[in-house]
Amino acid sequence: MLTIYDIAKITGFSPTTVSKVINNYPDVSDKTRNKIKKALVESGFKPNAQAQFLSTKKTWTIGVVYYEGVGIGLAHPFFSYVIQAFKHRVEEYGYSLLFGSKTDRLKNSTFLEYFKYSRVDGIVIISTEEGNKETEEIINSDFPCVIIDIRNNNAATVSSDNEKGCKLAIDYLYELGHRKIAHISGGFGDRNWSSTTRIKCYKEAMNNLGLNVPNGYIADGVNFDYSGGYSAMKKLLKLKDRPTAVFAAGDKLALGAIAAIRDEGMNVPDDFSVIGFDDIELARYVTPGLTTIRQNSTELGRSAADILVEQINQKKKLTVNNVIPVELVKRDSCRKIN
Amino acid sequence: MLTIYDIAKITGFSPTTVSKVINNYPDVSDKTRNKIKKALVESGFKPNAQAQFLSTKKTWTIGVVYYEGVGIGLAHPFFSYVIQAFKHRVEEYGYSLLFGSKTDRLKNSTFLEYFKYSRVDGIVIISTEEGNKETEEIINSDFPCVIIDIRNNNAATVSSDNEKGCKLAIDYLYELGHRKIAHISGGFGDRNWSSTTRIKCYKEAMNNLGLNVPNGYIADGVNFDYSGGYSAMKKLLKLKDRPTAVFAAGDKLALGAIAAIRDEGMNVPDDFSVIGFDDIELARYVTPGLTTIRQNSTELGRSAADILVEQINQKKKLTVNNVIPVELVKRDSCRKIN
DNA sequence: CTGTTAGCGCATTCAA
DNA sequence: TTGAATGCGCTAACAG
Repeated sequence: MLTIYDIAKITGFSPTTVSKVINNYPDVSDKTRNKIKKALVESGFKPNAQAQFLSTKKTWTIGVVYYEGVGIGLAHPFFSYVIQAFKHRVEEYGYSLLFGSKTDRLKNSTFLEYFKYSRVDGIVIISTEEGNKETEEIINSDFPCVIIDIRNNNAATVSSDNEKGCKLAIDYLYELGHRKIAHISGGFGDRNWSSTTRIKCYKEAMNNLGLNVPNGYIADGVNFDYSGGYSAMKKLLKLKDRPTAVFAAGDKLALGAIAAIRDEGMNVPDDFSVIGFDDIELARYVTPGLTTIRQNSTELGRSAADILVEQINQKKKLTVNNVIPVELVKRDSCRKIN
Repeated sequence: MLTIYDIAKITGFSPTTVSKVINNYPDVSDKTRNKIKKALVESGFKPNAQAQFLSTKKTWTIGVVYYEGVGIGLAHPFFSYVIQAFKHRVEEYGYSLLFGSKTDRLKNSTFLEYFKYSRVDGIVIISTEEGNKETEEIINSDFPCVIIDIRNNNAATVSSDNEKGCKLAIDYLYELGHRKIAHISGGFGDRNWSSTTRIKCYKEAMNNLGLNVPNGYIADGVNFDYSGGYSAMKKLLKLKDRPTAVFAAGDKLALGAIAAIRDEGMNVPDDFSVIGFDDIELARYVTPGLTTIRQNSTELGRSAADILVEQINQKKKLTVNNVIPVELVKRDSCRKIN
């Protein structure tokens, strides 16, 4: 591979001048600049990013943290859209994405260690448990960072307006005449912020309408997953005072719940109304079309990117909690009763 | 951040010796080794990856190429699983994933240029069009690379046994009594290998059974997408000699097709049998459960990782075309007729 | 406007 | 068994 020394030799100028041309310094004559630029293009020269970093301390790289253990992986039907939007936005700023790894080679047990090694300019965390040690470690480090899908007083975060979303869902079911409304939660015990928040807001929304939440009306959907929704719904179906409607904390949960209802020989929306959360791509392609609360994945990603880059540029960590609006998307999985 | 010079000062040894300890060189006394190791751990020292590279020429980084323009993005419900498996496998070897970017900052118009800049050790390409210029450029470069979901005589590739998959699908429908079997293709004109291969194998399988393929029986599903399947099915429904079964080149296509059938007031599998390809996660959670040809995403990813790392280690490009078995998964979207 | 010099942090000779 | 010297490719301070 060519170096700036090679270009210097070819053009007869010094490596410094070549470097200046590459980095658009003003103090180079047009004549020289053009000559060097020409050589640069003709030779297909690419600067060496690692060597650049050694001088500039900037890798133009953002580290990405997924906690796959809790089902939030690359393949997540909702967060993958968020990270895609995030990627596009940071690319506009000139950054690329590096995925955090724990490898034997580095004997690194945490993401932070990996990012220290690879010297990323900033870190984005996709959905974390509250109080997660790795997350705390990153928040307390010098790395600029942003966390998606949680709120935290000591960090920059971006999350959906869960409060509003839950209220929209419950109020809508109420409008349709439902009074017995159950909730399938995202699970993870009390560690998952989205899950606990939606449970809390579900209760509040019920309360505001004067509805009570009988025992067993909050069913644990485990990993925000199809199978979690499936088994949670099975439990709800065993209740002697069955609900007429179910508000699921995620679309996968809702789809799992619908599968469970179907397996019991019943039908949505005739026997149960089901409403989800997220609006994943296929929500509109299933039968029945899934009524849900749409989270704006694009805006979540973009906003996270903006906050992160702002911190990098300002060289200081910010503590803002951006909240992104949600909306109710009516399809066919809920119906009017009575 | 600490450097090996700092560790040298702390322990009283030279930077060289510290480096030797870090890299497990044998010619260091146990006493010295232990002292330095202790200091390393206590100080939380992490070597600087960029500086390391400058000496070793190895970044321990794999570049990832997605062609988002053709709908194969981070958020793809099938390939995201493949890349996840790939990631896990390369991590076992000590590598991390860097996503290829085209940024204004680098004025780079191709992925190859970006990877030259960032000096990745190898490149993985997720599903490419045949003859794609960027792909060709990478194949012809010095970078070890592997391409998923295509076959090519000049490169290392990993793909599913599409031939077998199509045959399984058509034979199964035949067994169920279907004779009028249509195909919804993946689209992309003639540039997408999976799409064209499945069209070809669909025809062959039909031929082998003595079935003919009437005009209009191959409908273009555009981007392997829900909406493509939806509109393709709409066209099939307008045929005067309607098929009784549809073999879709992808699960998203199949789900889109089912939605179209439903929108016309009809039903799967009563009015049409539909079989997909991929076995994406939710295939089993939709109504009806989608019968499909399962591609082994884990094995695709693992195999790709293995071939790529082998090329890196051997320092030479290989040209192998690994083919991963597929299987028929029977659910409820197909039924016996007559 | 151009070039000389030094240094970023590490691994690798090669002496000692 | 240890360490001094050198180079990887680049940018930045400074001098001319």
